[in-house]
Amino acid sequence: MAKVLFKREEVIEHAIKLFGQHGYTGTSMQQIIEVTGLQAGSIYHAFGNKEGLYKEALKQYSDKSIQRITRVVEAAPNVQLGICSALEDIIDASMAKDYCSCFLLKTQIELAASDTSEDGLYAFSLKRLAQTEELYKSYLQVQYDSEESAAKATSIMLHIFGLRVYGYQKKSAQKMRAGLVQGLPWLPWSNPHN
Amino acid sequence: MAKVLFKREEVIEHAIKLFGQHGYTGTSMQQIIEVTGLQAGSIYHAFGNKEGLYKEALKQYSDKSIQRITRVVEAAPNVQLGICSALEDIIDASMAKDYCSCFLLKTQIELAASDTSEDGLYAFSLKRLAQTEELYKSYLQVQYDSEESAAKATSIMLHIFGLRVYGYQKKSAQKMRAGLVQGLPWLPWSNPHN
DNA sequence: TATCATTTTGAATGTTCATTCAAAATAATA
DNA sequence: TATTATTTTGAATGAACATTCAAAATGATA
Repeated sequence: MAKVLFKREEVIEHAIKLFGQHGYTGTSMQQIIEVTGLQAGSIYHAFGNKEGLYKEALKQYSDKSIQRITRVVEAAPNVQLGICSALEDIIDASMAKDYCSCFLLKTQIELAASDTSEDGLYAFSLKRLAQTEELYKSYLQVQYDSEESAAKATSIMLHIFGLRVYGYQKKSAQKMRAGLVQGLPWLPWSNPHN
Repeated sequence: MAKVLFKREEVIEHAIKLFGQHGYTGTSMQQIIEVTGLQAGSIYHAFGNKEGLYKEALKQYSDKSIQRITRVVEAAPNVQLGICSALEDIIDASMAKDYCSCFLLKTQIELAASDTSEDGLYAFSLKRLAQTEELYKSYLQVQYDSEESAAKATSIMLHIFGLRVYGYQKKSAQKMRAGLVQGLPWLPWSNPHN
């Protein structure tokens, strides 16, 4: 049997970048073909169709995204400092020249009205974002009771979504940091003047 | 000269609904033609092209949006209670069956990577959202100094963006209320048990 | 080497897209 | 009523879209 000539993960990374920048309807399969160097037939053979490719992109993005939070929080001296690092990570990401928010958030917003399938792209994004909140809640339960952990996790998610949108404003990093200190005063923010 | 047969504002309202639900690339001019009942030529005569129609939709939406905040805040006994009402208004909106976040926010997210024009749709959305923050800051300056007003206004915007995204989760109204009480404890939230 | 399941090629398909424009209809004005 | 500026009609245009498929290439296995 013929060998697969391309690296699946690399093709998906290209798809994440394109879909993440221009959205589902805003990205054409022609663009995918151009940046990956593959032929139309190869992509359809490997991923079925546009939706199939998008879904794999979504999976790969969200897996890495959740892994990243886990890594950052668990590398920190304690949970609270870890959460601060994870949030500062989001601010740092917003300073990139080609910043494009969060792929899951963008998918949710773009496809909410059209993709009503129970295991479609919208439902998948919603689920993964809910899992992220669960992850934060589980970290918080080391220190707080269940109810307070839930409220604080929701508050963190509101701030994450807020940062993901607010980040489009240029030179907003300092404002966002001040906003986090205002809205999440129970976290151990380091003084930027030290 | 021939009389204009359609009501411009109503056509734009249809455009706001369609563009707001499915986005710029996700909405076709054919859909606009179907819901408005106009002919292709009439729409192009009146609005130039798709972008022109979208821009008028954005203008009309953002005008009403800022008017609404003004009305709600100024109808309240004081600024802080008014801001609470404006935020609860956003939670209420998220409970609608066909909830589709905020048209300005969606435009910003969809077009950030492709529309780099200085007076394009993306730049316009960004500007109007910045104006909203300025509006909140101006209300807060009745009570707080300039620096604190700015930080609190940013915190409010982070929460607004957060709510606009979080609202896609079904049955999230109570969680969002708890999140606001957590993140904006300096506002006079009413006890829901009274 | 011959067989065969698999992958790759890339032109072709049919649909949908935004947009145009000559012609017809309209109504204010002369 | 005749003129004229404006609006409406709706079929036509060409580009871009996602997707298909028969044929060719590939390489593991017999």
